[in-house]
Amino acid sequence: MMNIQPQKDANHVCASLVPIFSQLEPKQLCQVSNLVQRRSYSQGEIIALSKDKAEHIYIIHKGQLRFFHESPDGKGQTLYYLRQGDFFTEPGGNHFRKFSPVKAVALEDTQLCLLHKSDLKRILQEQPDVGINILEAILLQLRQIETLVASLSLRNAEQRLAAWLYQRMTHSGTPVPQGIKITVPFSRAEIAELLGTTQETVSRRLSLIWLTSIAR
Amino acid sequence: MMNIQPQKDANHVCASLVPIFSQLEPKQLCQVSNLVQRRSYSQGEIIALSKDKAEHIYIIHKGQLRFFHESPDGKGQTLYYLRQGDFFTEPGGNHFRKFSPVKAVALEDTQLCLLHKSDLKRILQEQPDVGINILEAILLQLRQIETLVASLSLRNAEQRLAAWLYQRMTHSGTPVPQGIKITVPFSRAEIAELLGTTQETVSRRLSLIWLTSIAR
DNA sequence: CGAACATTTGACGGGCTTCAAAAGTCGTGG
DNA sequence: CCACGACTTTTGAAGCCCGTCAAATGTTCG
Repeated sequence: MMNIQPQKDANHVCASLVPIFSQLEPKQLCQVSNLVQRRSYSQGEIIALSKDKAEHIYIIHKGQLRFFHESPDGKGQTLYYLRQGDFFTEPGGNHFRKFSPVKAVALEDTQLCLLHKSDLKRILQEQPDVGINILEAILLQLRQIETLVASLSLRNAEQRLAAWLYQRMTHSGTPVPQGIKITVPFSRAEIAELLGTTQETVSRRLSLIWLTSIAR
Repeated sequence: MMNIQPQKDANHVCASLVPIFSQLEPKQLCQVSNLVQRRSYSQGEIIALSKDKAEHIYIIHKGQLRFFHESPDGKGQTLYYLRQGDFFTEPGGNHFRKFSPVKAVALEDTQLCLLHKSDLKRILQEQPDVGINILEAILLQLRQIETLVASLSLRNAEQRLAAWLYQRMTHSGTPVPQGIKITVPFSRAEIAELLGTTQETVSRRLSLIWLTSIAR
């Protein structure tokens, strides 16, 4: 808001943060940046993915979003957390009608860049690598959520919790003398909504895992 | 096997069946067709999605596949059924290691067309619409599987079954040029593996739904 | 018919949710 | 520094949905 730097510089930073545009040259990044709209959301704000948004790709320039489903009685199921540099979009046409509504909530103050799909098409023409990048990124999301399906269906709460801890250990654990340290920036309730269970069950199963592991 | 028609004609049919190539002109379709490899699978054959396949896009030229996860004790969870004209692929790099293995089984004798991602990149350059088509198609898969996650987590068996029946009722058969009828086999066991439950539960809940509905 | 398979129905047990209360954690202000 | 309230976490108890095992009934096809 206070930033009155030249438009081009600020925009340049925006697109360069985004992995899917990593193959673009500075000049191209600049072109992209001039195409995007910006939107800001404050912490806690709900971003309903709806009809008018199907025409854009949404890139997270700053902040963090949690995507989730909600049941009529208020229980939530987290699908993913997306951060700076990640992107998301909706299927075009009227396909969105087929599916139950996904919601997103801003966990911090968040800025999104909106790129119209018709503009994306032009970028694809100049730099097909961008298309491959987008494809690969969505495929990762797809595999991740497929794994969640299998997990919910084929494993009990303790197995899901153990698998989740293990995954966090391997991907973001730091080795310490006692073993491997994982910092879990999630409350019991948040873990529960990731794993499709309740806070009480997470608490109980976690205490069992304490017993069989060496240190907490 | 008996078909000894000129290569180009047969290939032409192949690519033209595929929605993601719908914007290509006949000449381009022909070019695409010359790039693809073919593979055949007989009914019941397992197509393990693995490392060496990450470099291709797989297009179903003929037949039907069921994608699923399997637990150590043999219970299965169906992710989707894919048919003629659908496509699938694996994330490149070493990302596949992060996820539990998805398997696919051929429900009929099936032919796949393999298109290398580097070739796809060239096609994208000439016809960026193809990129958009692929994006849209995967987004639909993503939303579909997200809905399954929510369903497994937030609904009980009866609600999942009812929702599935309703969905089949509203847009059951998708009419295809050739008049391919959806003969996806739906025994109680298969419904169970779609909805993440058991045959017995499907049978029981179904009989309850009979009572409250008008006719079977 | 009879065998192989699919579906229904019964009975039981266990994991999980739900409701509820106790114990722990944290920040604020007297 | 401690007390207090708000919140999170733990623990308890009860009940139910659903998975499992098993047997009976229905269906299909040679």
